[in-house]
Amino acid sequence: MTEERRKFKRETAEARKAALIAATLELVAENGVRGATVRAIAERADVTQGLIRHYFSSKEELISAAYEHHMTYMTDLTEAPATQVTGCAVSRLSAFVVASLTPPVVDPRSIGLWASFLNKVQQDPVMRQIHAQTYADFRDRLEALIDAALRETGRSVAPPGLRHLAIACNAVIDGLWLEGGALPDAFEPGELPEIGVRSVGAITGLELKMTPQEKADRP
Amino acid sequence: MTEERRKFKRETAEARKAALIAATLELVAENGVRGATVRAIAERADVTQGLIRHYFSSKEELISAAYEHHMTYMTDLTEAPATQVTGCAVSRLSAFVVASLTPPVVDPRSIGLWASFLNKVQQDPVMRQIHAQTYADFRDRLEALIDAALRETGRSVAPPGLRHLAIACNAVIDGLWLEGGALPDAFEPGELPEIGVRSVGAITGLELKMTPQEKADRP
DNA sequence: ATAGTAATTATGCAAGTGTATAATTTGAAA
DNA sequence: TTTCAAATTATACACTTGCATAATTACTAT
Repeated sequence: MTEERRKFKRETAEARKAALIAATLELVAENGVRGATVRAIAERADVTQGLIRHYFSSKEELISAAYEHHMTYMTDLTEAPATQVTGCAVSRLSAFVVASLTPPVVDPRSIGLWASFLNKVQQDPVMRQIHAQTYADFRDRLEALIDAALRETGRSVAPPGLRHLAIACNAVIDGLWLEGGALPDAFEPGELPEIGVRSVGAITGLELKMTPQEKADRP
Repeated sequence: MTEERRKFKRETAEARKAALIAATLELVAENGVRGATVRAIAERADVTQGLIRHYFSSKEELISAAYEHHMTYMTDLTEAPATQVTGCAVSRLSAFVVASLTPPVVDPRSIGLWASFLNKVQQDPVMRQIHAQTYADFRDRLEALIDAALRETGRSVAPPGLRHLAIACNAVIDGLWLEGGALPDAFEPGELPEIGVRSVGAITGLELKMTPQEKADRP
């Protein structure tokens, strides 16, 4: 019997790129950037390896595209919930913290991706730029929320102090995010957001509370 | 002219293993676990690749040994300063926080190593065990220091609350450690320990201060 | 239906990978 | 000085890697 040539279906460039990026992110999270080989990516995207070259001029380019995609995805994930809250600034801040410490943001896969990309970030200037930008955006949003919440309660802080508050709150969130993702079994469900809200409250001197809705979402 | 065989000098097993582990850690920090190839490690240790097989039965074993070595090194680094402080419990806690947020603990290379090993930690049970143990040790020491400081100031907290305090403080430290290592230029020298001490103080309700000595150490 | 073009597959290659094994050299003991 | 086991180097091999290029196929326009 003769080896038959593989059947295939044509897809739009967008769909194929998206599929390749998704497969790339899965493998990077599992095995690191070097472990995400061209052949493995192609197999997971159900495609032969030659096609990758057709859409991305090199593996490097595919990795960069995947990284950028993931970063904007994470940004969107933490941005949306806080803007949907219509109430006071204090509860918007609280919602932001909770969203940042709840799946799918807190997730072993996300931490794996973060870790795998770090080497590239440390060495490639372009990647470092993306990383620094994303970090700054996140912290700026946090700082704005803290500022608004403080004003709302009649208090105010000078800019340098505000920056330190934002750095500190950002650090708690990052730290909890990290630990929650790296050691998923070390915490009860809902424990992380609760600790996060309480800590941000203590650092800023604000009386933060999780809404009943937020508590209910994590049984 | 004939290619001469390379000259060499015999070393003790300990010295050679140490050199190989050091070379391995350097390369893992730079290029990740997969990037630390047997040949590259041998070259950096100024040895030919066959020798690695002579001391470690596989690359896997060398990687594990390097990981364990690094983890105990980090533990020692954070453990020493707090025990040397003779004063009150509050200042021991403060010293612990400062040591954890100061070079060489805060260092791009350390963060690089942490990130590079994370994949292995997530997949290999043995590595995960080492990681969980190190994390638990660190947090337990932090918890003990917080407990002692609280008692000293006449306050006390029930165990569940104490655990949450330790998790939260640990998170700030981890977060600041991470950010300081990943974005070395984003912070002034001495800014990180200062924010750390202040945040841990706010979370625990303790009046922590950096000693003049500690401030002087980071100009 | 037909032709044509872009999407996709198939194949090949040089360099790099971990590991196994054979060949030498070193340093100390006799 | 000679001997000899252990330390070290050298070589080989099978397999994987990213990339290049040729061969086919599926869909669109005519």
